Parts: sequence; C-alpha cells; structure tokens
Amino acid sequence: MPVELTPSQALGLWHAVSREQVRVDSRDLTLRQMAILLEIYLVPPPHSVRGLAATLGVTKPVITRALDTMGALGLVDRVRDQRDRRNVIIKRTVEGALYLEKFGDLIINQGRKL
Amino acid sequence: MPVELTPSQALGLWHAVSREQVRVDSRDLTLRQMAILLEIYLVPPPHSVRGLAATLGVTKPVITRALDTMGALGLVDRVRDQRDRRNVIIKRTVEGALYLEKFGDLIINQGRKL
DNA sequence: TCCGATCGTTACGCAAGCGTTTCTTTCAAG
DNA sequence: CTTGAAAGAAACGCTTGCGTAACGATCGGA
Repeated sequence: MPVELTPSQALGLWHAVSREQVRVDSRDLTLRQMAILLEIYLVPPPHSVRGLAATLGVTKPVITRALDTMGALGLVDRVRDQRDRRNVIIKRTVEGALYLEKFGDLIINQGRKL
Repeated sequence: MPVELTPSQALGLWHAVSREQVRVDSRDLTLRQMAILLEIYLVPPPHSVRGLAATLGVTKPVITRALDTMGALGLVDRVRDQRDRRNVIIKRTVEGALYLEKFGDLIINQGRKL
C-alpha cells in the first residue's frame, strides 16, 4: 500500500512535523538517533550494534553513543547475548514505544492538515 | 487535500526517509535546523530572526547559529533590511532550493515503497 | 591450549550546539 | 538631541556528538 505524495505535500509534511516536534519536545534527537530508534522499533529483532551500523552506513561508536544517550532517556535498553557473550542485544522499552506512538500520531495529524 | 496515513505508514515513512538521509548525506542537519530551513523555503517571505524564533518557540541565538551553519553550507543567505537596518532578511539560495528538492524526492520515493 | 578474528566499548582531541547574558547598531517617540 | 526599546550578533562556559584509534572480552578453529 504505497503512499503517493506531491512534492508540496512531501515537504509540507516534513515541515509541519519538524516544526511541531521542535516546539513540543526539548529532547532534540539527532537524525541519526531517530533513524536508529525507528530501526529498532520497526524492524524485527534481534538488533546488534554492528547490524545497525551496517544498515545505516555509520561506524560502531556512533551506534554505541546513540544507545548511551537514548538509554539514559529510557528509550532503549541493552542486554548481553548469553549465547555469544561478545554480542549485545538491543531491547525495546515501554517508554520508547510510547514515544514513537506519540510521534506517529503527530505525523498523522499533521498529514491530515495539509 | 489531506494526507491520510496509518500509524504504520507514518512511522514507516519517517523511518525510511531518516535511514536514507543518514546513509546519503554527511551533512547532519539537526531537527531544529531542518525545521528552520523548511520554514524559510515553504512559508512566503520575508523571514526574520525574531520571526523564526517565535514560530519555532526557540531563542534568537538558536536561529542566529543555525543561520551561521546553514549559511556556511550555502543553504541560506542573509541581507540587511534597508528600510529598517536593525532587521536581517533571510534569503533563499539556489543551492538550498536544490537541497530541499532532492529531499522532497526522497520522501516521495520512500512513500511509494511503503 | 593457543591465537587470530570479532564484538562492543572506551579514550582522545576536536567541532558544534546549547542557554544565558551582554553588546552594538538602529530606530522612533518625546 | 536624548533616551529607551528593539533586533541581531557575539561572548561565555558547558555539554554532546564526531572520527579515528586502541582496548578488553569472547569466540572458534588449528
């Protein structure tokens, strides 16, 4: 089920959502952090640091730092993989799910207003 | 002409666009910078520092700094208002228009893939 | 038991954004 | 003129993210 947008709608939607998000949320997640967060919540687990790094085309420390920050905000969690203890499994949290749910509502509502 | 999105489509669109933007563009504009840039290009001029600050609910230095950064990238320009020389008028640039045009295409293409 | 490879983290110096405060220029009302 | 307000920029110290390089822990095959 594709979404067909005109150029005006596409940029208008991004504009409205960005503006409202800036107005509402003092937590200013970077584009990278947001991309990581969405990857974790929208793609089936498990998620690893190296996997996210490869998917987004960034280095591993970028992922580690983003997880540090978002972990402190309660948006994600990390657990050692007991089957291969070199790995870290990235976990979703209730707070993170709520955060994205609210963000999705913002997108939907701004889309309706276009 | 509203845009009707399901929660899955809304977050899926943001996810896909963020991911591709991270992969493609090393210029990592913050959400605030992006909101300012879109405001300048989508809302009829003239634009002033104080006006943008009020619209986005941030302080003036935030706007000044964002304009410094995006000005250095060639995405916006600043000109003194000759009618009231206290004001600065923020101008669009060809490069900025191209940047947003490409970004709009990215949104449209990712929307189609949902 | 090694020992090289892999995974995630940490350390380093640097660049950029933040909020608050202060400054400079300019305007306009008295 | 003088003076108070307004607009934008600059200064301050701080925090956070960056890329690169090095590190410790862990695995798995020789």
